[in-house]
Formats: sequence, C-alpha cells, structure tokens
Amino acid sequence: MYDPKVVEDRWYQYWLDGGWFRAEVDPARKPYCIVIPPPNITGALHMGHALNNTVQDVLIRWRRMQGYEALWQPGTDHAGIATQVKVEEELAKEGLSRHDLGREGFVAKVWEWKEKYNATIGKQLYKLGASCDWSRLRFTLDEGLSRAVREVFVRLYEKGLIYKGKYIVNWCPDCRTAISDIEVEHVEETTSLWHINYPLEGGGQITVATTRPETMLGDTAVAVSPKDERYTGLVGRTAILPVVGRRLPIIADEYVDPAFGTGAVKVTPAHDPNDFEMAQRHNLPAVEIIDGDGRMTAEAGPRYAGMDRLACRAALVKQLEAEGFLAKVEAYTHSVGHCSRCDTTIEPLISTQWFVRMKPLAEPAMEVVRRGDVKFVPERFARIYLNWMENIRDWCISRQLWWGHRIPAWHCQECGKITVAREDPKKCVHCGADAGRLVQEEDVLDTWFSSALWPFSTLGWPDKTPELEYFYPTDILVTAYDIIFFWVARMIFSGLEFMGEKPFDFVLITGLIRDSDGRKMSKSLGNGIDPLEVIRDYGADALRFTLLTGNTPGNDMRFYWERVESSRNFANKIWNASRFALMNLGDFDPDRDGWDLPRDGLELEDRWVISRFNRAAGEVDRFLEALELGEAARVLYEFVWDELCDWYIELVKGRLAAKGTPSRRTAQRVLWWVLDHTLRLLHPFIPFVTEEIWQHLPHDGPSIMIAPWPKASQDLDDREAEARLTTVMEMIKAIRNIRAEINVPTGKKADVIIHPTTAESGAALQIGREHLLKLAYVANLEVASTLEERPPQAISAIAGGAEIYLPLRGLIDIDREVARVDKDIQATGSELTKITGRLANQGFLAKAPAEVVEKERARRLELADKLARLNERREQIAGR
RNA sequence: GGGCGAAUAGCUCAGCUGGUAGAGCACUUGCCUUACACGCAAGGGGUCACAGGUUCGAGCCCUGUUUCGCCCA
Repeated sequence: MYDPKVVEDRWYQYWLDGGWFRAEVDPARKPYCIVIPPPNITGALHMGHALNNTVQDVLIRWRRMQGYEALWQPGTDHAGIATQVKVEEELAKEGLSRHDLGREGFVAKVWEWKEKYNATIGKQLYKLGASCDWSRLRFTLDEGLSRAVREVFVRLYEKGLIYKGKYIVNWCPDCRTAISDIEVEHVEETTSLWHINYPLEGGGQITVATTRPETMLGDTAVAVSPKDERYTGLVGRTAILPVVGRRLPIIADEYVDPAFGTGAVKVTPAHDPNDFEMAQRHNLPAVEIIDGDGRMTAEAGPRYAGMDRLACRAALVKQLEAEGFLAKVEAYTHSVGHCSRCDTTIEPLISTQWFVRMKPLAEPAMEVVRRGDVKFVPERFARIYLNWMENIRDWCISRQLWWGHRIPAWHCQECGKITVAREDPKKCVHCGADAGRLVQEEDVLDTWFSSALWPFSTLGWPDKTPELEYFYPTDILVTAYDIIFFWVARMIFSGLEFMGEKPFDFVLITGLIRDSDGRKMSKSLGNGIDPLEVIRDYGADALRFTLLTGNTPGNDMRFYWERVESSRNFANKIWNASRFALMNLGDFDPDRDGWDLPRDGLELEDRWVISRFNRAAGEVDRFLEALELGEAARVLYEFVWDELCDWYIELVKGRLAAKGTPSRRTAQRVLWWVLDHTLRLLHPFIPFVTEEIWQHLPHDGPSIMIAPWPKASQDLDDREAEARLTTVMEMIKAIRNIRAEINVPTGKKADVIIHPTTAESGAALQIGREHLLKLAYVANLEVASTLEERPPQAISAIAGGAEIYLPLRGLIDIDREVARVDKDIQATGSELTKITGRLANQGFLAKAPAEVVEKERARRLELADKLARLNERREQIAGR
C-alpha cells in the first residue's frame, strides 16, 4: 500500500535541492509566469488557499515540463487591518493595548508575528507541493515593494489622481478607521421605520420617515421628490427640527423615492452618504453629531452629548414620543452596512482622508477586458467586473492604522502645505522649512494599495529589471471570485497605469470550498477543515486531486472526505500498477532494449494501449490549454484505471510471464513506455506519487518534474487496433455478463462456442482468442464458422458481431433464458425503431453531416442483424 | 430594485463545438483471480426543474415561469 507520509517531504526537499523551482531570465526560452495571490500573514492557510495554489502548481508544472521558463512568484501580504486586529487581540490577552507599546513598539511586535506566520505559510505550501521559486519570495512591506508603493503614490499625486479631502466615508467605530466601499458588507436587518413630524414655519407639518432617528440632530434639510405632487407646495418652505429647533429648508431632489415612507426624508449630510451628496447639490451645511467612537458630539446638544449612538436613539425616540412628534413606528427591513473585518455596523461620517480618483484609471481597465486582452475564465466574471468598474467611486486609501505603508506625505508646520515625496524630504517644497518642521502623515495605506502592484512590484519595479522585461505581463492569475473587486480590478488598472501594459492575459476564477452541508467554512462555525490534516491522513496528492476534480471553474464545491478517500485510492491504484510493472521489468534496460516504443512485433493490445494513451495525452493538453483542469484530471483517471489497469495490464500478463520470448520484451517496452509517459501527464496533478514511482522505474533525467511533457502525435493513432480490440472486449464482457447472471464464480471455467457473423468479428476473434480464454475464464473455445444447429442447452448473447453460447448443462433454466432474450429483443428493437425513424427522415439525410448519417446507417445494420439473430434464438429455445 | 449562477442517478457533481446521458460515493450480486479488498467482475438506478420556441436533431441555443443561492444598489 502506498504511504505518502514517508515520501512526500523527501521529494519536496529533493526538488528544492535540485533547484528546479528556480526560474531564470533566459531569452532562449519562452517565459511563463504566475504570481501567487499573496496569502495574508494573519494565520494559517485554509482550504481555499489549498485549491488556489494547487491550480497554480498544476499550470506551472505543466508549462515547466513543456519547456517554458516557468516562474511561480511567491510572497505574502501584510494585510493591514486584519493583521493589526490579530496582534492587538494577542496583546489584549496580556492586558495590553497597542498604545501601551507605542507605534514603533507595536509595529516591531507585528513584524515578529509576520516572521512566524510567513514561516507557517511557507511550510504549508511545501506540504502541498507548491513549486514556487522561493529564492524570489516577497512581502508587501519589504523594502523593494515599499519603494514601489511610494513611487506609485507620488506619481498619482503628481498627476492629480490622489487627493486629500474631507468627505463622507465608511467608518468602523470598532477598528477606528475609515474603510473603502467594498470593505462594507450589506446585511439585511429588521428594524423600525420611524415617522416623525417636523412642524412647518407658518403652520402645518411634514412627516419624514427614517431608520436612524438619532441622526436627526444633524439634519440640515428635508427633501422630497420633485415629481411628488403631494409636496410641490411645500418646496421652498421651512421646517423646524423638533428637539433642536433648527430651521430646515424643504428641498426637491431626484434622489428621493416618493414611494419610500412618507415620501419626505430628513437630510443629514454628515452621516449619510446620499444625504452628503444631496447636500453638495443644494449647498447645505453638515452638522457632525457622531464621533469616531460612535458617540454623540457636543453638536448633538447637552442632553445627548457623550451618549452612544444607539442609546441616544432610544432616548431621543422617547423624547419625541413624549413631545408628540412621533407619528408612527413600523417594522422595516433594509440592508445595513457592516465592517467586513469585525462586523460592526458602519458609521458613515465626515472625515479627512486620502482618495484615488478612479474614473480616469477605470476607463482603460475596462477597455482591456472588453477587448478580450484580459480574459476571465469563466467569461461571466468579465461582466461582473465591468459592471462594477462602470459604477466605480473614488477609492478611500487612507487607514487610521499603524501597520502598513505610511503615507509619504508631510505637513509643514510653517506654511501648512503638504509635501509628497519618494524619499523622506529634507525640507518643505513649498516654503523651504527644514525637515524638523515637517510632520509625516500618521495614516497608512489600504493594504490593497500595495497588492494592486503585486504583478510588477514583485518583479523589481520601479527598477527596470531583466525579470520585469522578461516575465511581465504574467500569463495567468488564479483567484477566487470574492476578490475580483478588491484585487483583480486594482491590479489591472495599476498595471496599465504604471507598466503601460496589462498585468496578465487570463484570470482564472475558482469557487469557494464549502463544508459537506454547503456552508461556507468559517472560524466562527468551526466547520473548517485544515488542509494539513488532510495531507497528514491522506497525502498531498489525494488532497490536490480531490480539489481539482468534480467541480468546474467559478463554481463552489463541497468538501467530502469520501472524495479524498477516492483520490487516495487512485494514487494507490497507480502505485500498485507500477509495482506490477516493476516486478516484470527486472531484466529490462532501456539503454539496451530501447528508450523508444518498438516499431515491430507489436501485438494488438500494444497498439491499442499506445493509441489510447495518445488520445488521452491529446485531451489532457487540450483541456489544460482551456484551463479545464478537472476535465484533464478526469481523462487521466479514466485512462489509468479503466484502460491501462483494467485492460492492458490484464492483457499482457501472459506475455510477461513467458520468459525469454521476444513478445515479452515488446510488452515490457510498451508497458514501461506507457507507464512512464502516463506518469508525466499525471505529475502536475499528483507530483509526489508520480516522482516516487518514476524514480523506481528506469528513467532518463534527475526528476520527473523536468522530464519532457508527452505530446500527442498522429503517428501513434491506431483506429484499427482500437476497433478490433473493442470487438474482443465486447465479447469478453458478454461472456462475463452471462457468467455473472447465473453466478458462475470466476474460478470456474466454462466452455464457450462463438459463431462470428461478420468478417471483423472473425478477424478479431482470431487475434484475440487468447485474451478471451483468459479474461472471460473460458476452458474450451470453439469457434464455429458455420453453425448447423445452435446449441440448445446454452445461454446466449449477441455481441461484437458474433453469436456467443455458453453450454452450461444443468444450469440452464429455459424460462429464464427466454426472458433474457426477450429483454434484449425489446431493447434492441426499440433502439432500431428510433434509428430507422431517423434514417427515414429526409431532413436528417439532407442536413446532417455525412459522417453522422454514415454512423447511423452502420448502427442500423448492426442492430437489425442482432435483432434477427435474437429472434431466431428465441424461436429455437421457446419451441422446445 | 439591477445583475449573475444553480436546478441532470439516492447524495455530491461533470457533461468541451447541438449528434446513443457520465463519474465518485451509496446500493445489489459474485469473487481474497499472484499489482491492488484503498481491489476485481457483473448489475440496478435519470420525464436532464417546468412551459413554449429554433433545429433533421436540444441536457446544451432562444423566450418565459418556478425554486434555491450569490453579488451589487
């Protein structure tokens, strides 16, 4: 039994020692490059990483074997907010906060964390078999990449594409930082819709509906739809804000939906993004009543200042009710923004932040995808990408964190102006004040700002390195659909802006791995499965094969241990087939007997297996080119199990046992060659077991991972051999079927009479006689070229163009046999009717391709013949 | 509200350019046949969600409907 535990680590080390993961700039060869989606250094890798990296490894190993200079660029991401939160949690266990350590001390602590998890992640990728070029390992905060980040920031700033300003942002009161739009997750929540009466100056009132009554303290207007006839008379008048007494203009704005609530809404520019925009259109002031901690400010008035916003909501509603302003409360379901990191309800508020102006960057990024210059696989994700890009808003890039790239901007305490620079400035560029008067921006950049540069920053940019010249644009990016916006989109516009060229040709989108109930794997549910656990129990090959098969790009997949077992069994199957081969190759030496396939002396099964192998090789390549890794793996699974093991090996056992014969030597050569080349095709998928076996077999070269990739060739195509052996197989199957139906154990041989009714079956029978004897467990085979009388005391079948009889005296039950034949008559008859109908259809004859029609005709003949014989047979036995 | 996906065997899923519906697991029967019981052989099991349409021909293409899921607002 194959035991992956004892071999996997050894081979990984062997590959490392061999230096075969290393890719060099080599103009004589074609480059192939994949940059790894850098895992966050927040912790260990999960199943999604295992899938993602397995896919990349298959592609890289495949291209490497094809002779490409294949670079798989590894690295990790500092994951700003996520990591900072993790380390703060660690500190909290010791009763410390980051403020106890100070900025420098805290950052040093995070670097320690980074070292630890970088090592963990690396080890996990080793275990998985990932053939990354570790000599090029990068980290988003390392020196070179930090330089790239500064360069990008400065260039965008100088181009006017980065600006600093006071705008409404998504604020997480728990993380105490601004976050970008896509870091907000909208969750349906059932709350209330409060209807509040605002009195009008000069009498009357207007009722507004809101889900956030506490924000009314910051209202600066009331808005209605310009199309809403109920309110046309009120536009331009003034309402009085209850509790506060502020005078509010009533405005008309397209944004207001007349169908929502009362059709009138309160406008709170400082705490609602839509209201903020409305305020800009109507020149309304903003009153900030909630602070960064989620507490009410002094602007909220003495009664509520300092109160948490939710406590304030309750108290304020009470006051409104007491004072008669509350008109109605109704249950209401709407979506509420939550921080994607900590799940806290997002507080929109006005704050000074840095932004990237997106429109000019998005335009070319859409164009390359529309043109098909960057292709998404599956294609539908291109539409999702484009749809998002079309509606893109400016990107808030500043974060109020300590862990990350500190924004390269300095505030001059003399002139108050900002200096943005690649190197820490010596003086203010505006007034010349010296460095001592310059204070660097406290904020750091969104972590995705640096990962957006990953495809070129890892290759040395902003320097003009040979690597960049040679490997950029990279070939393919493999990632899950959940970070298309976060990462893929940003890499595309960054690549175009700074390299003047797209970052990759293909984006292969994978799905998510779910548990067996279809739930997302998550820490809080505790339903996650550690890839290392699977590797420990079943081997990395089994895990890889499981992740690669049975699903399709972009679709989620459920994780089943049964499927891991089945993959493990497959590895074991190859192992055992190879053991069999080795047992029979002791005296085989390719140097003496030949490295190539023999040309002469090939038996039918040799020609057959070579042709089948060739077909499989072609399909594997075709599927890999189409990025259908699962289908490629399936082809190999079927070839190995159903054809190589179940048929070819069984068919050559006899020849291999005949010591000293030329036929044995031929079988050895073919078996070895096919096995060797099949292992090569399998290697990208299951690298460990294939290397282990390959090293035991006679082989050329130090490692299978750099053995040439087999290419399908027309020369090896042998339709005739395939057809002929298929005929023999059909006969064998028919005999086995009969035996099984009447429970003749495989140990008991039976006599068989076969009457071939076609020239093909006669020829096949002649050449396949021995196979039939062995694989159908036949004692005596009588081939009757003419049949005077059909054996009455026998069970029969029509298969492979022959009548087959098993004269099993004593085991025959005539009624059962009649029933058997009847069943076959019915099946054959109904199929014949279908085909006859099709061939009677003028439209089919006229429009279907000739080869399809030809196939149907041949099939009709075959079926008609079979039916005639079955009927004869029935008459014969039923008549007795 | 807009967009996308899924619906195929008991379960989980494949099905490439339209041409005889497949796999794994589960199930039934018989086998430790000298590579493999993590195995061998044989078998049962499908109205391809529903309704129309295009086509000689539809699981696949088009239109609509239902149910479930996801993304965006």
